[in-house]
Amino acid sequence: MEFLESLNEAQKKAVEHINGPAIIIAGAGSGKTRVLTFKIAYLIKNGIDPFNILSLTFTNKAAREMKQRISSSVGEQQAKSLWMGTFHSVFAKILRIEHQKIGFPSNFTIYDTDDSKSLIKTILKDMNLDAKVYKPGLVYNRISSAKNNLLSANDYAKNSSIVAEDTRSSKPLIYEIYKKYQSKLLRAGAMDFDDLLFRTNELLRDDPQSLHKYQNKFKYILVDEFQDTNFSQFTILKRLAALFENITVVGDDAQSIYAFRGANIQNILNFKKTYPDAEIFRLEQNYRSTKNIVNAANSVISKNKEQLKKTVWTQNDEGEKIRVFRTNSDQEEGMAIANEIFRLNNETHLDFESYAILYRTNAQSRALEEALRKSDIPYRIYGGLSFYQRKEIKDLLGYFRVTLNPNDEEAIKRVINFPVRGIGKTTIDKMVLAATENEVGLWEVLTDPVNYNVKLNGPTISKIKSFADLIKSFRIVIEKDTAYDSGQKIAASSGLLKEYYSDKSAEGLSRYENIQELLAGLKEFSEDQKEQGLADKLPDFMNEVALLSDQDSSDDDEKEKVTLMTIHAAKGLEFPYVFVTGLEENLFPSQLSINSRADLEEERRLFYVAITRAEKRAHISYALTRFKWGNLIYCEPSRFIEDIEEEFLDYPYLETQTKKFQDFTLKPKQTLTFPSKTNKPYSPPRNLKKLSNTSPQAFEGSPAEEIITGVEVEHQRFGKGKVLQVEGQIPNKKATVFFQGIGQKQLLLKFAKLKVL
DNA sequence: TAATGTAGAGTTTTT
DNA sequence: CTCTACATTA
Repeated sequence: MEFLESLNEAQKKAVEHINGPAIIIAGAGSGKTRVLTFKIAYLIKNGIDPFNILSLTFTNKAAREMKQRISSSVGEQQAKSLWMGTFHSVFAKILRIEHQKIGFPSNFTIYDTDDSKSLIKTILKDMNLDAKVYKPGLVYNRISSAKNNLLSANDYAKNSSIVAEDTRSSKPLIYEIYKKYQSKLLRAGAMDFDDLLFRTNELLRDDPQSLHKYQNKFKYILVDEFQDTNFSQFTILKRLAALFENITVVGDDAQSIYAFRGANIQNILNFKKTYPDAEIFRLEQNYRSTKNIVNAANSVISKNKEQLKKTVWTQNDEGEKIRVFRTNSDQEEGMAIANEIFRLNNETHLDFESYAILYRTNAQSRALEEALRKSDIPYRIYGGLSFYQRKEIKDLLGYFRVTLNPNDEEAIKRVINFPVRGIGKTTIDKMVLAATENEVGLWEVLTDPVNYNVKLNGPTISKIKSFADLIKSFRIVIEKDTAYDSGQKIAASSGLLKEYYSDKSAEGLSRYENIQELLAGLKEFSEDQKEQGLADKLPDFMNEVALLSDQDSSDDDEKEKVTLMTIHAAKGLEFPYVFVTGLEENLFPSQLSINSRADLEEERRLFYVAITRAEKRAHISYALTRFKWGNLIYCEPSRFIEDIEEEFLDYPYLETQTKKFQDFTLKPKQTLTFPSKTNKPYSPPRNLKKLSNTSPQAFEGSPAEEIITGVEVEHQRFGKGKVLQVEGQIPNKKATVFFQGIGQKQLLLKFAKLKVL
């Protein structure tokens, strides 16, 4: 087939394998995603019904991109019936279909981590346990890891090593919390993320009918990022693939960096043991990076014991050596990088999006940001609080959740008194207690507090009643209206819109905008569904939204900016120039990892991932001192620097290059130093727009009065455009604007910032 | 019930 | 240092 011509031999062989188990070990930058998409296209072109193909990825984004590519190769019609998604989204879908078999409503709520922790707190209170001993986060992790290993609460209580561990840390009651947690979830009609996989396992284990149904449906299974799967996920795969064994997994053991959340590197290391007939394909040619980068990365990873045999190589240029920067402090580290980016930028004229600054912990971003700001280099930080974790978003989704599933206790607690309705903490506590004692859901008590002997005064009872009536009225709304209309109505009638609209602080403003953004997303959803002839009701939206994350939203307005992110967040990405920062003992590798060989190997893989993000040149830096929680601490260079063979390193600012680490107290002058803040070491860039990126006020819109028909305007996301039409009065003035290359947009001027040019 | 003050904790993160 | 969560006060 001619479409395979663009592949190399190894890639081609991997694509052409059809039947039986296979493992594709894909080195960094070896065209893994390409192989996977080609392979699916190849299967389809060989007459395999896309309806019988299941493809699992780690993010929704990856799934969407892959589906798009396949659809352009085999046609949209064919691609449509493919099942492609994350483990969680695919199996949530199946659980909704089979909900009766597992005793859940089809509209079950998916609790996120915050919901789960809050539920655990409630349980702790119930059991009179000290939240300082039984830290909710820790308890959650214990339960989560049990579930990832398919241990039920009873299994947990019976497992001697777990019991021993909990006894040792004097938290013997975790199994009891686990038990209560599960029964509360069941009563709330909710599952946490791990339950989606756990219950799928139960379904496939206990219901032969479902097992056969899905075994026969998914005759071909493909899994991306297999090195990051956990036991629970692999067990699902084994069950589904048991009949045909047409399972292809793709991954790179050297890039397994999620053990801390349950990923089991043994899944990939021992794949051959599970499937002795598995064919092994190795993708070893790197198309991304220079020889120096590839070889330096190889020298790092070779220090790990546990790994699959492979040799990553490249035909690319030799390139430059990895530059090592040593600075006196974390601030100077930032300055050194900002300086280097500025210098490089003058030299190469590349966009700022060609640069990435990576770090081990989010806390490091501050000093780096500061330096970039001082140098007028635009940047964008990834990570931090995600869109769906924002309070205002959770508030609105909370109303949606209660409307769909009145048993969703966490959602009720979130919205019952926000906006304030005079239903206070004590009242809620009383009702929660009554619900627990009577073994009913909170909603039951809420709708009939007197019947459950909750002692409340008259006004409070009527306040509660009007809240319940509000929710009931929403139920009628979502029956009749489209997802978007329902969302609008709920946002308005709940009082949320008004609440955030009347908050004129910068924070309140951005909250209001976020709510509008969610509603805009809802509108987009409604339109898409209509276009595809699919159901367009609020529940359909909610089924998708619980498993979405920020990374799923495309941010096309973020070009021209340097990227700052954790190394974890950078996995799968590539940049021409990469700066890996904070190469210091106890930071990278992290302090918590240095006592265990396995943890240390994971940190080393993380370092490997960091270096292999670079296409043209990688930089690593370390500081001799660093502020940690307000205290100055002295740092030692990371052992990982020594893991790179000397021949691949360059110390542009050190006089002595033969010896790596002198005692820094002896030769402080060899480190990079920078003039004081007032005295910049270079003239500021002239043609750079002054962008202070992260601040919400960065883009100033013109007052609504100035937006009139015919004027040229600029929008932060859509760029330049012309106002075609204006309707309505301030504050509800609406403009129709034509943006070059984008098309017409209708914008409400109270949220869309338009600048008159 | 709402607002204000204080103690304590603070890898990595998608679902 | 900085944010969050809880407790105390008005």
